[in-house]
Amino acid sequence: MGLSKAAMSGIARDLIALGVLHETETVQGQGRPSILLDLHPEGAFFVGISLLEDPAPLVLSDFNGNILARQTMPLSRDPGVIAGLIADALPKLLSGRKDAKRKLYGLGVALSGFVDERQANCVQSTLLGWQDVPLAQIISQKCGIDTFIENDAKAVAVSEKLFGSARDVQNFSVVSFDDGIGCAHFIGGKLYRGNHGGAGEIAHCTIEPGGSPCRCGKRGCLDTVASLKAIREMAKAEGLSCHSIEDLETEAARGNAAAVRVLHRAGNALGLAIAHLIQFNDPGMILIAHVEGRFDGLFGTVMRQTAEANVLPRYAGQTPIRTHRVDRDVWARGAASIAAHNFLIGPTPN
Amino acid sequence: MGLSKAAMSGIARDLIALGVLHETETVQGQGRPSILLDLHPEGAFFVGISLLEDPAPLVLSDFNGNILARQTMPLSRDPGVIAGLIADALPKLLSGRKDAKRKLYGLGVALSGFVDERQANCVQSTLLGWQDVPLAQIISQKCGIDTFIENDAKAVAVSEKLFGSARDVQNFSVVSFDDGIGCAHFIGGKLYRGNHGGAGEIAHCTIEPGGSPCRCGKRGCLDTVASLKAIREMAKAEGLSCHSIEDLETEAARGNAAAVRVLHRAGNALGLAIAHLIQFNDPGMILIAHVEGRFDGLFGTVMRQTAEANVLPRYAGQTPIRTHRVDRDVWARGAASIAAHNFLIGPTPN
DNA sequence: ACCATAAGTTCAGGAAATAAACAAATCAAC
DNA sequence: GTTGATTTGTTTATTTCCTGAACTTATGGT
Repeated sequence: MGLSKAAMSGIARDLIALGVLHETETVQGQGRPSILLDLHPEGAFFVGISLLEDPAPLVLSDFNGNILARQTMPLSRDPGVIAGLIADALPKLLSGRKDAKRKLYGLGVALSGFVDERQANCVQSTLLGWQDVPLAQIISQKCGIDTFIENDAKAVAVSEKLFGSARDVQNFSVVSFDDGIGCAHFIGGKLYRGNHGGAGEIAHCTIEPGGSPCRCGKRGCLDTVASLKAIREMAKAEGLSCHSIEDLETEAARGNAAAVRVLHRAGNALGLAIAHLIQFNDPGMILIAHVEGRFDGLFGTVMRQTAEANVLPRYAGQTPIRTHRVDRDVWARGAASIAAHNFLIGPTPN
Repeated sequence: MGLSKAAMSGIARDLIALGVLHETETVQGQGRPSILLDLHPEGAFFVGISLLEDPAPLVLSDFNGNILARQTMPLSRDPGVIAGLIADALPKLLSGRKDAKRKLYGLGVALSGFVDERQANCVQSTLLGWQDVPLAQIISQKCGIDTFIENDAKAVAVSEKLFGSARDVQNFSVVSFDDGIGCAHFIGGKLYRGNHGGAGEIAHCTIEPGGSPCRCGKRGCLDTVASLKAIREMAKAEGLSCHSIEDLETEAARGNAAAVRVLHRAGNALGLAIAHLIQFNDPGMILIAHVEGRFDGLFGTVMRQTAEANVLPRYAGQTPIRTHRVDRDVWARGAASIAAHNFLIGPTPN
């Protein structure tokens, strides 16, 4: 942070007194051992909500990203109704934790769509049918808590940066692999949202020119070949009875040519998109977060091979591609981390 | 900058006294008019050198990016020889400008290859046959001037941000279109170099899977289809006698099917790469800097159409794609701006 | 037991930002 | 014209906060 030893000493003392930091382990070396500091788990609490599924999950998260409680509420497309449902669900979520109630410093919402850079307004969401909805304001007025909203993939990226495996990586991209494909970039240690909030929308990059029509209006989007939904549909079109990647992998291992074809085509598309990501942005890590599916079979192998084969040979293998199976709570946890990030760092300047 | 009126007042006064800033025009409005400040052209001078051609151009630039003098020197692959040649060329370049000699605050070098984040070492350059060459140190020792080196496209991007049409754009990408294709990103107002210095290397993204072999070892790289060199070679392969884009455009306008084919293929490839750039990074502007060629004919039209057709329809037309014909001095001017940037902003922290 | 090494604290001195009052320059309205 | 509103830009006392240097603490090595 460019501060002297003395300044850090004072700031750390204050933050420990505030209950935000606490001393963890000591590290031995030459000389007096260092005492490591970390966020105090009970220093602050946040609520995260995912509007990606029905019923919508709500989680209570501590300052280390641990989930302390979990609730669900029905999904609605009406912002006012959503705010009311959240307000109703909060007491149950916080019940029995009076410190959490007192130190509840923020609320985050993850949704599919575009969000403005103030993380306050939903500019557009096809899934929710929204256009310029000031969701953060509506919720914070109803619930009396600082509220921030964010795109699903970007929320997961922030979560990985704050609490996950990307803590020490300055530049990385998260690919969220589910029914649809999302992506978000961290650049220079900060979330990069793009000039219109569209950075990372790799789902609709053209990966098979002239390929299958996409719901976006174009053809050959990555989403039409590599998403879970696309894989299911390709399997169906091939006349296969199985739907999930797991089943397809089993079939492929048995030598079913149609299953091999589907997994190859999907893995190839995703691998090419990741290769482009590496060539364009040279991230320090690519993290694929998937709720379902497997990346240790043919699909994953083809994906990795294609990714390696389509970057400058000099760079092949230089960018770690990690796959990370996550539970259904990623989105809600990601949402909570958006609130935590705003509490920690504050709103972005400019 | 997050500073109070009073603080700005004092800082501005000091900088004007130092000769770095000066008052330019006054702007009328309600109340007392504002006095705009700008860098004083004669507040600082920089030298820029391009190692991209033989003979290598050297320019003397003022603090507004204007070129005051120009020299050339033979190109060498030996860092020590280069340092010596620069030291020899400097007196001529500065002759007759004693203020420039006194206020020469930096020297920049543009080259084709990878540079580390301290802008001091050339990690690798195929063109120059280098591997981990501490060029900045070698030159600064010989010449006694603070020296910084940078990749060619990244240098042009910094130049556009400091002095060109991207002054007020926080997020943009520059595509340098020449014998080869280069690219660099500004993100959040800062040059983003990537984790290995490879951000923006779009030349070797696979744009025609299974296409022509590339000197990098892969196939179907953008460089094999859309660069000036590739266009010349495709024209030759089509049996056309003309080489330049200008001639091909003339032929295409006359109805020459082969010329149309070549321009279509190249424009399509560049357009698709730009579409990917928009989908992945959502920049506020894309600036194509070209020394030769034309973008107002078939080639440019196909490029723009393909770019528009391959981004999310919602975003089509939202990202300005500007083409900008530049003279041969861009690289040297860009190099000078790297030195200016380091004088203005200082080295990147972290 | 002693020294070297590094972590962490204390405190005086100083650099730099702020707030608030003030001065200056224009426009709009009467 | 004159007056008042409005906004820019400056001044100065005050406050905040950082640094440097000396000091204390805790460990490993010899």
